[in-house]
Amino acid sequence: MAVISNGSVTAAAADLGISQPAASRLLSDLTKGLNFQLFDKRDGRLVPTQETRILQPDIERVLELMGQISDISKDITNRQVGHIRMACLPGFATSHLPRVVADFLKERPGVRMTIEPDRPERILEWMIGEQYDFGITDDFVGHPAVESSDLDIRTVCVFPSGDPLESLDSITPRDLSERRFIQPHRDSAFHRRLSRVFSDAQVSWQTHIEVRQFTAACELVCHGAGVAIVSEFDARKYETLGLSYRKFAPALPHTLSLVRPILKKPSLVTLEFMEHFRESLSPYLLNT
Amino acid sequence: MAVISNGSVTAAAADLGISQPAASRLLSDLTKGLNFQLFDKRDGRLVPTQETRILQPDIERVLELMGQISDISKDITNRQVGHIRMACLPGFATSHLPRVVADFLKERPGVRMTIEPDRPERILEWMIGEQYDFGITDDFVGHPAVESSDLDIRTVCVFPSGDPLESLDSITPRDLSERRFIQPHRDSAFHRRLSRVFSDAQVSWQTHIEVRQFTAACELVCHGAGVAIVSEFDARKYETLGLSYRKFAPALPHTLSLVRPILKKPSLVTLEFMEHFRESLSPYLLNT
DNA sequence: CCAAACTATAACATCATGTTATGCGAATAA
DNA sequence: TTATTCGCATAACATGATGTTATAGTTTGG
Repeated sequence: MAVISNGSVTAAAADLGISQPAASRLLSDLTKGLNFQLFDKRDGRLVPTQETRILQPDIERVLELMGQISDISKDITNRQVGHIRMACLPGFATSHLPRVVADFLKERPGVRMTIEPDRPERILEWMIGEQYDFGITDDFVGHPAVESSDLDIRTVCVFPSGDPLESLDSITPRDLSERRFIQPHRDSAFHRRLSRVFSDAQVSWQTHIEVRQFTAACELVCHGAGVAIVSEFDARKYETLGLSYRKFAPALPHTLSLVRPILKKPSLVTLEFMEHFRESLSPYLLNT
Repeated sequence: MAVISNGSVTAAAADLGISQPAASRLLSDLTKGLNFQLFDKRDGRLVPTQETRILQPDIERVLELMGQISDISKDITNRQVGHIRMACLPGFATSHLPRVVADFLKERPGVRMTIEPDRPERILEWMIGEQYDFGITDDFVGHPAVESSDLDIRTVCVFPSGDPLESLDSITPRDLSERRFIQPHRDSAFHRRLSRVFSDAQVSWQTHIEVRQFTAACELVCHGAGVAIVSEFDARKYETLGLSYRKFAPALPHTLSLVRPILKKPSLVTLEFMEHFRESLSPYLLNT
């Protein structure tokens, strides 16, 4: 093809970055293997035979495809292609994740992503079954087939704007003793931790409403149903919607777990996205 | 691809007909060049990574196309593909050639053929201009850019069936002295040769009708317009249509020329077809 | 006829790719 | 647990493909 497009062996050799004799012999070797002439000599130059012209379009296609393959593999090393299948808690799918994902995909036109929100137990199953590349869950207790890394998210106390609590710098269980309290779900680890904190402070909390999600809690607080302890980034989202928040003391983490199947090797993009996601949460991490 | 489809390096090596270490190192060399893993080890076996799966369809396509190329080049050496552009006298295009071509193409599904019938001068132009691969013409006088080989076709005397001439074994000019004679065109070499024969025999021939083509002459003879000297294979075609023919003495050749551009290298199929065509005429050749 | 351009060949260097021999780790059976 | 088997990786080496430089033969154009 180089000889055809460059018009001579000498030019082809230059184009290919090899010496003229090298090109010359490559050509003669190829001809030997084919049992028919590839070029005719004509006025000292080489012109493709009819046979060669028959093969030409197919060969061009192969070269083009090989170029494509080379491009794709470059994209792979640049983490520009791939498919990430992730599972997450329903809260994430609607609040924090979309921005992170959009941000990540903006620079990576070839990367596809599947996001499946569900309950933690289901997420765990998916990890064990290797149906997903990674997941975001909480209350993760460990499993031999799952690799996990925890993130301690800062939590704050949220209350309606204008509430007297606003005058405080940080809020303690004692400050909430008379308040209607919107609690996390009783099965959750966060519930247990919170109740421990209250009992340590010898403050009894009124069982009032139990919700699974921080966003639901925020909504309820918005509507004056009481106060709640939620993750800081949920709280921040509701700041413009009539909520205020203050630091809660003692600092109480809400522990998220980034999980992935331990045996399944993560793709390069997946690793990169996990790192990207972790960083997106760094402003909200509890610095122990 | 061999590793993927065979499930293991060992099996792939066997499939490729190389040793296992060779396959093993081919794989590691390829990986080195790509900067990302192609396979993961899993229970001692190799499973393709997500990255590899992305490349897989393109690679399959390349391999398939390369197989095609190999097939085509095999077809080329077997003279199974190609394009023959030929020019011929109008008489051939309708009478002898179709069968020869059909016969030739029957065994060669990939070969295409273009047949262009025209006058000899035009055919000559096409040869010089290298627009056709070869041509069949007559009255060819030679040209530096054209290579030619002559074929002397046997000619016979045709007359309507039942004519007294049928009793003769061979016909001489003298036998035709009183006959209306359908002559070849006065510009043709055959005309000159024929008139020479008649004058040598001191037989004057009546100028009656002049035609360019043997088939036209045969048609005229059919309709009782006279007798004619035509090529044997034209005569034979009219045997069932009311004509008889006998040897003409002295044996007079009708000289056809197979011509082709001298500089343009003929394709393998073209050479083969020319040979095929020559053979198709061998039963009609004048054995000097 | 000479100079320039192009191709082919020779002689040699180097690297990719093949070989055999062997070791290592994981799965399997005793 | 231990021995065995299986699959892969590595070492050491052979060889052919592919590169190099040097050089000679052809053809073209002035």
